[in-house]
Amino acid sequence: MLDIKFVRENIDLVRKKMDERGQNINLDKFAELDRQKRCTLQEVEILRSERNKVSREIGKRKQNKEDSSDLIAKMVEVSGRIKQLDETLKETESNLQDLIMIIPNIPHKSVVYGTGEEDNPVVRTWGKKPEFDFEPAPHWDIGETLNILDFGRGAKIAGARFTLYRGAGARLERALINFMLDLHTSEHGYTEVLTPFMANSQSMTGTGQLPKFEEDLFKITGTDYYLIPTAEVPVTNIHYGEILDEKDLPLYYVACSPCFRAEAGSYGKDTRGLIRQHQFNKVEMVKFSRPEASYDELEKLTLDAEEVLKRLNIHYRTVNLCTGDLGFSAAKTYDIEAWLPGQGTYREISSCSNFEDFQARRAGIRFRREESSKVEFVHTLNGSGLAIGRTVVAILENYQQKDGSVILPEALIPYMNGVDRIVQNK
RNA sequence: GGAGAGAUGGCUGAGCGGCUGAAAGCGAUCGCCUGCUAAGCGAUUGUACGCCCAAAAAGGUGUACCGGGGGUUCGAAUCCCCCUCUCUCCGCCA
Repeated sequence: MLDIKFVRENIDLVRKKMDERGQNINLDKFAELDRQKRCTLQEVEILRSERNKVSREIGKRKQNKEDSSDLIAKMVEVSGRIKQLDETLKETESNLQDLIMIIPNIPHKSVVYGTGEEDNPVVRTWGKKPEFDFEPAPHWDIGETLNILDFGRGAKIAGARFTLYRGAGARLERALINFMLDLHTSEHGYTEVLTPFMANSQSMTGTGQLPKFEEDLFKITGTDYYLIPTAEVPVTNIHYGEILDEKDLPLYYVACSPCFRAEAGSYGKDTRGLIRQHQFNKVEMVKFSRPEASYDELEKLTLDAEEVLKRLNIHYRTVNLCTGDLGFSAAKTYDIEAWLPGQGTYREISSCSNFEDFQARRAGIRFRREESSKVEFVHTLNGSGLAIGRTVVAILENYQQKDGSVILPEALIPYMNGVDRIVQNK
């Protein structure tokens, strides 16, 4: 969430930024609730102060065996009034909270104005499109022909948007996970963590999934648990409510987890293949940084993610999400889009974001400066490194051969037990 | 699932319903002392929000916070109820 004080003092700027995002936020209501809250707060605090003072006096009198029934009678009244005001205050605060929690982050100044993904400027591209002397197939055809992806059986077991991987397909998924985790831990300095795959509502609120996006989540009935939509949730909340030492920053974590997404409102979109699933694996990198370093960290994080595609020799481009395409909690996001020849398009395979202090404020993640001893919110960042299912898609489509087989990128062969090509194997 | 014990500041750990934001110790910071280190002495040592002052910082002042929520009371860390988590024993279990 945004700093309430900041919103109060920069309400016109915030309004402008929300417009750029295409968000309609009732900031007049915010101003009114905020004013109301502080007004009531002052009133109730004056009464409390009086009560504290008089109560002490009553205590003294009692010690001296003096009568204090007059004071007590007066305080009964004051306490009643306090209780009344407390209720008003709670109501106002809760309304204010509801509002501030659904205000998205303010885009960074390097984020350009735009209304949708077609406005995202391309920052760089790497590699080039592979050439084929045949019509490249989409991965769902390749996967089914090779008998490594079974969409029908996935649907039978669970439903639409679930897939059964088989044989070399399952092995490829596992190889990619290990390859990526090894790269990030041994070469990029991340600490590997394995988290719970469910998280409570507090954690979901901390990273921004709740309260606004509950319909995108799977909730476990009868509990406060949600299936995580990304490892960002458990990993960022590792430090929920903590005050970190400046000397420990930046912290780098990497985790692989399944991700569960309800995909509400995406009916009819990407219905074929692995692109949009209710469950997929993803290697996620998360950083906790000093504020002044977070944008350098974002650049490094993005390059860490890009390195995976370089090693796999897959052509990609990196785009800087415009104001209209930016996610709720992010101040700036780079999407990495891999080239998918079977579909003749670039598709997002990683999303790397700086949330600045937006999540840290919600989750109470702060740090203490060495010299000043002041506590400040950290900046949190995260990025996919990469989405595993979509990487499988990229490999199948980019490395497909005329005979229907798929050769494997060199970097993966050690992780595939020496296998360098996937051939049909019924 | 059954029985019991517990949750207090950076940590350890006290705390008869009023003078406790919280003893004591440790740690940390600053100062003194010392050729250096250690020891010793002194001081300081939470967070959030509001208000005052102010360009800002600093400062002043008030309120809240002793796992979370509710209640009793003029007054709650302290009494009562509910919840969460941790630990011990029993049962079950990958």
